[in-house]
Amino acid sequence: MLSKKTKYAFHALTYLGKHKDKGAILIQEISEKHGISHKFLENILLELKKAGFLGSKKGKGGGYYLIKEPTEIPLSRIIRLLDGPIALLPCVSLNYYEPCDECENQAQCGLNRVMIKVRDETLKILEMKTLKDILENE
Amino acid sequence: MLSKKTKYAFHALTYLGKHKDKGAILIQEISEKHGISHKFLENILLELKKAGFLGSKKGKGGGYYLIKEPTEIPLSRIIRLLDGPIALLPCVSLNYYEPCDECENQAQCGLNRVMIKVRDETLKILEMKTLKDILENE
DNA sequence: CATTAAGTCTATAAAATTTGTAGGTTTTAT
DNA sequence: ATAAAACCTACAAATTTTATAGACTTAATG
Repeated sequence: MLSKKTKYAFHALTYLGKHKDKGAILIQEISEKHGISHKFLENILLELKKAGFLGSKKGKGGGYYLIKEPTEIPLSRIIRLLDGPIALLPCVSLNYYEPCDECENQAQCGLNRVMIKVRDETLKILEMKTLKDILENE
Repeated sequence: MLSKKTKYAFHALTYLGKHKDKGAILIQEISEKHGISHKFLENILLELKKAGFLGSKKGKGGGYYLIKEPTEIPLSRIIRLLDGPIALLPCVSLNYYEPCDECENQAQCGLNRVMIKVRDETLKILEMKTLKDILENE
């Protein structure tokens, strides 16, 4: 399941995408519209900024805005940023790989192969679908 | 990510599948071979029993054993039993459906449709693959 | 029929993770 | 100079996951 953090991130991105023409948008505006705690959202937007999706302007009249085209923001990147691995097992994760501590031998772990399949099919979708698709569906 | 509970369940099922001919097998034997806390595994095996995958025998000489064919134990059922929903959003879960509290309107939630796709592709694999496939891979 | 070895059950504790908060700092428009 | 906004770090609260405790039931066996 996606964490609240990730869901909030999508809400914020969607909101910013919808109001792209309006320049910098206040954290407060987003947090109020979506019933998200201001401070919590602050952290999330900051992460999205550091990851290169958002720009910001400080001081009076400041706020956040998209600096990437919605088509250039695949869902997979947002999920990975806020939630971590997409794979169901660490030993199968592309971005957060770790050997499973339970299995002594990964090559002959029965789950491994199946979970690679699941990962690949999931990524096919989450890497192809972008913020643009979400915006269009709304 | 799958929880430890689910991973332990798969290890136990695999072990029981491998030693199907040996009759009832002690919790302790499984917990030792896989480095799982005895008591923790106990709870897991009990759940698997209540769900109809395992049988057990009490008292001296007792233990657990598979009562379903490995081909009749899809991975999806084990994951759902121990971990809960497979879907990435509650509003898209087949077995644990709940409306998302963040979205007022699910029909026009942009994520909804994508996550239905992810769910379906994931389930295609996890419902088709069974304990048998895991046993064969080991 | 007493003993011992096993699973059953319920409750609780510990650890880890996620979610949320506090409060000061920096930047900028006016 | 002031006020409004993002930035940053640390911490606190809540929730979930993982693990433990201990009493109860059942069955085999000498």
